[in-house]
Amino acid sequence: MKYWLIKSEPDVFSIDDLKKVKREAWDGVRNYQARNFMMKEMKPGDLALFYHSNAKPPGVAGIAKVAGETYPDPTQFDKRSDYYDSKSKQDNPRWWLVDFQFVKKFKQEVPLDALKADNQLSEMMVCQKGTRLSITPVQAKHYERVLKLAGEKA
DNA sequence: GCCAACGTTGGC
DNA sequence: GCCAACGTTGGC
Repeated sequence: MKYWLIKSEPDVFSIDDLKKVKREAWDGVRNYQARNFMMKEMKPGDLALFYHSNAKPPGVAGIAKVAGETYPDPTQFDKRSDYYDSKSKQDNPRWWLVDFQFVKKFKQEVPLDALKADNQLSEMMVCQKGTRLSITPVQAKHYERVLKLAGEKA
């Protein structure tokens, strides 16, 4: 089993929204690296830290779980969607996604500051300067450390 | 295939 | 609102 960190802007879709809807298609990812993680490496049951970007403060807000297999992102074929991609073919879709399922919301969010300040997490990708990738792999030891900082049991 | 211009992300 | 980082696009 692998661990991940997924970013979302809470103004658009927050951990509370995920809690409400229980399960959500992670659509709109238009970055090849992030797509490749979903397409080739994520497996149902993998756990992800749910990170609030562009928030005050930004930080990890809870946990989500990969809820199913990879499938083509339907928004790429929807002309009215912001994520429409005219170059993607029905018989050879360019963009793929997975669904995420709500697992838990931290009682106490772990702000980016705290991640950066923790010497055990200095190698975590989200702590590195200039990491804009919306989906990143997370090492098990880092995942467990973040849970600990949140005051949660692993 | 190079690279300048441009767009987006996301912390601050 | 600013701007650094960096991915993408398109002219050549």
